[in-house]
Amino acid sequence: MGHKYSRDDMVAAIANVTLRDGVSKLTFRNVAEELGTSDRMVVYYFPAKEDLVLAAVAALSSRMQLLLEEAFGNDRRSPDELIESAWPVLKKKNADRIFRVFLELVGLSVSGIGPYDRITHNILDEWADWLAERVDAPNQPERRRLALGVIARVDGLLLLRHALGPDAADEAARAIRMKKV
Amino acid sequence: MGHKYSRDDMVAAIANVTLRDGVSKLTFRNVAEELGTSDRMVVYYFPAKEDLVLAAVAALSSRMQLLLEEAFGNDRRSPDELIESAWPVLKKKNADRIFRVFLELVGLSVSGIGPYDRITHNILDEWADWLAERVDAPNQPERRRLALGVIARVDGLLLLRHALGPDAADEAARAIRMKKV
DNA sequence: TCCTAGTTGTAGTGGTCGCTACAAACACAT
DNA sequence: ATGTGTTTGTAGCGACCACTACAACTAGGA
Repeated sequence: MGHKYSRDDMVAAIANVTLRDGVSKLTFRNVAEELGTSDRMVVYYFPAKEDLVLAAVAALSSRMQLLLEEAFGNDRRSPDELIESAWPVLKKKNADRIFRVFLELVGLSVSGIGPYDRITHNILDEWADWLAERVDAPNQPERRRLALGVIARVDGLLLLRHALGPDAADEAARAIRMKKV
Repeated sequence: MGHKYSRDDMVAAIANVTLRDGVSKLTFRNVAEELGTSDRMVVYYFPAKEDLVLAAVAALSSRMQLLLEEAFGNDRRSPDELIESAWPVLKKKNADRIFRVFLELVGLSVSGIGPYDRITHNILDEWADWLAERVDAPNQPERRRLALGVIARVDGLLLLRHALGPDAADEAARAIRMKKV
């Protein structure tokens, strides 16, 4: 047997804490508690708070992409189709909790504390790239533009969902796509 | 001369601190410093942290409504027209900073700390009511639905603006309304 | 056997936060 | 003069945070 704790174990613990309790509870102490050890062990592998956040973001972001890849097919789609197929997935608890973390990150980002602004910028940039590969448009700038439009609408809906409740978000979704639910 | 500090003085200081430094810096100590006194004086008028936040939210929210009332005329408009006329205003520094505060509130709200979730819910609910009075639709439920759609799109755009930058937000705005800028 | 990476113990630094305690001064109205 | 509401001084509580210091013990590889 090699080491008692692998980096993957720790990343799992970090993701658990973040999903369960939110970014504001993502602390060395709490991760250590989740692992059943002391915070020094966590600091040993993740020397700065930023490393914790990066690990959480990477883990949760890729989970979210897995969920969405199931919903989207393999062929490129129009922005409206993307929203239409993404929305039911995003309403599920898994995805909802992940987005909650993202909303928290945005809040920390705009409050200008530490490294959160860069982290948030990067993750959103990555999502734009990722989504641009799935949107149907003749050229790359147009694909990115449409991807940004999709992100804006979806994020707006999810913000509404978290702040005003699921029903209000569904109403807004109907208003945006002007079709029956 | 009556009192050295009026409640309005304090609300002004609260709004200043919040706009300049963000909700995360809205503390008894910082408001007291802004006023040139000690935190006990602030606590005297605002016994709980929640009172500070409520004062800030009310002040900034009404400022935002003033800005938007200028942009909207007196007659009801379609959702697209509302977004079209609101967007240039929301890009100005005044409005942008106010919305930054709102994004911070959403972040605190979803992290489940204290009274922020209720506060955020209420302010968004008020905005939905306020906007429903300005949207053109035959009946009230439809007005509210369309208002929610406007809020979702605008908030999504502003989230993008804060997290990814003004250019990305403008691209997204173009993608959403599909007209030339 | 020695070396090294990993692990644990114990403890602490300096900081922020919301909020409290208690007493003394001050202005003003009754 | 007595009371009432406001202001200030000084001080602290207990909780949490990121991060550090230093020593010791352990297991596996060379």
